[in-house]
Amino acid sequence: MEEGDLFNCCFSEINSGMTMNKKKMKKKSNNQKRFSEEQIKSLELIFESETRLEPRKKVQVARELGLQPRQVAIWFQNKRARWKTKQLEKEYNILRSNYNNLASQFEIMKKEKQSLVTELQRQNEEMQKPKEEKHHECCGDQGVALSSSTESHNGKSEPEVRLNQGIVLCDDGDYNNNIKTEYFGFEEETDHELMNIVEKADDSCLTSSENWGGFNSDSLLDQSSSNYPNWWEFWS
DNA sequence: CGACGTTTGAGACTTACCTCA
DNA sequence: GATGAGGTAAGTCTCAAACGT
Repeated sequence: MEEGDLFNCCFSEINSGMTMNKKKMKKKSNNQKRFSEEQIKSLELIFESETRLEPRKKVQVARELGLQPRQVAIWFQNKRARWKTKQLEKEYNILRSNYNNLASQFEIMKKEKQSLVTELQRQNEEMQKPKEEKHHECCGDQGVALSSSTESHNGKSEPEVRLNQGIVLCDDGDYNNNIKTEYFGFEEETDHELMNIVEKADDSCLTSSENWGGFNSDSLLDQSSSNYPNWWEFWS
């Protein structure tokens, strides 16, 4: 019989003595509390294939390792509990790295979106220019030099508006459209449609970083405003 | 290098709950 | 349906070993 076995015999006797004072029992068991390497190795091996033991198997394992069935049962209980904790830790780490990846992707997309919005606004302003010019034509705004009616190229008398930029607009719908078509490559209706799109986009969440995606991303990702440097630390 | 305090890992226990005969 | 035995998960206690000072 090996040293460990000898211990286990004594230990088992001590443990099985339910009437024995708890403190006394623990004090006696201090001599060699831990299972031998061999015993642990065998238990680990069994645990790998089955995390629960049938009562019969438990008795068999206990006999083979020179332990009490109760010791084997407790070992498996503890093993399951601690294994579960480790698994949770692993899952938590996976989730955390996934979250980090998503957060960085989100930041990239946010920047991309911002540059797109800026570009959209720039384009929008470009679009507004001809409109403003049209407005000047109607209202005789400052900076617009009005000349008297002139003979047009087709001989008709037309009101002529000479802009500071040197672009000449006439109060002739067709002519106006022609100019627009010439300068911008689309007709009034197309123009209107595009402006609608731009205006809609301007009103929508696209221009508001707070509303983008229907939720306030900043509140989720702006960790500086939180009491916890990282949200997951809430659980730690 | 030994003494001492702290941390960690593991065996055992307690309690509450569930299943089954 | 009530009951007791047996099992489990979760939480806790305890202590040896490892580690840092």
